[in-house]
Amino acid sequence: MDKYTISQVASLAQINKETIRYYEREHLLPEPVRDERGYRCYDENDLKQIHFIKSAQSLGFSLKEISAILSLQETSDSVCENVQNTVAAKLKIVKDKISQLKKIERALKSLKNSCNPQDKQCAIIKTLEDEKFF
Amino acid sequence: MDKYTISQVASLAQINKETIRYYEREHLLPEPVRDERGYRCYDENDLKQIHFIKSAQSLGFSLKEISAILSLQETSDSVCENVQNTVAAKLKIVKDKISQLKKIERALKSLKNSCNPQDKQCAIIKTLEDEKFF
DNA sequence: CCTTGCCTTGTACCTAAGTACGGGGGTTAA
DNA sequence: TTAACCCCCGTACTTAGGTACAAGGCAAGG
Repeated sequence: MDKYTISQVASLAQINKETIRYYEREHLLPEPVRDERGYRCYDENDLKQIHFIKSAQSLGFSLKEISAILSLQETSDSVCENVQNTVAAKLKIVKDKISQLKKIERALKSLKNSCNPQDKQCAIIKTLEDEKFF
Repeated sequence: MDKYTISQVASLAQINKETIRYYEREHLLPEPVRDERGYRCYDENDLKQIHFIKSAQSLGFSLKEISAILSLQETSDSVCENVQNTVAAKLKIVKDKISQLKKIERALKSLKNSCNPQDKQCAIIKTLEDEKFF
C-alpha cells in the first residue's frame, strides 16, 4: 500500500492540507499513523475517505451529516438502510430546493421584464417592496 | 403617516428587532428619526424597505448585493438598467444552481437504488469513495 | 413606591467550513 | 553553513447573517 505525506494526499485529493488537519480534528478522518519523525502517513483508504467526503459534500451533505454517515459505517448494523434513509431525506431536501429555485427563477424573469427605464422609480424595486411578494 | 416603534415594525415585518438594529448598522436601513425619548421611529417606508430586503433575500441576493441595489437607487441615474443587470446576473446564478441541483438529484436517485442490504459494504459509500464521482 | 415593560447602548457570541499564522524542528542541497 | 522545504503544534482569524446579554433609562399601573 502506498504511503503519502499530508502534502501528497492533499495534492492528490485537490484539497488544502490545513483542511485535512481540520477533518482530522472534526473526526471526519481517522487519526493517521505517524512515521518515526511524527509525520502523518496516509494511504489509499484515506484518499478514498476524502473522496467520499468531497462527493457527499457536493451532493449537499454537511460535514456533520457526513460524519454521521461515517459513524453509521462503524456500527455496521443495517448500515445500508440507514444510509439509504439519509439519502432519501436529502433527496427530498434537494427536490424542495429545486422547486424553490424555480419559483425564484420565474419571479426574476418576470421582474426583468417589468422594468422600464422611463419610470421614475424602478419597477423591480417597487415590486420587491410589496409585502405580499412571494 | 403611521409611526412605529422598533418592536412594532419588527412584529409587522415578522423579523427580530435585533435584526433591524443589525440592518441599521449595516446600512441596509437608514438611521431612523428618534422621538423625544430617543426611541427609533419607523414608518411605512421603512416597512417597505424591510419587505424589499426580505424579498430580495428570498430571491437569493446577499445583504451585500441588496445594499448595492439600494445605493444604486440613491444615485437614481439609470437605476433601472443597473438593477436589470443585477437581476439578470442573479437569474443566471439561479439557473446554474438549478442545473447543479438537478445533477445532484439524479445522482442521489441512482444512489438510492444502488443500495442492497445484502451487501457487506454499503454501495452508496463505495460509490462516493470513487475519485471520479461527479 | 415598586414592578413591569418598553426602549437605549455596546459588545460578545453563534454556526459552518475552513484558512492563516507564529514558533519550532528536521532534512537536503549548493 | 545557510537557505529552502517539509513537517509539527496550537490558536486565531474569516464570512454571513444574525442573536443574546448586560447595564441602564423612563413611563404607566397597581
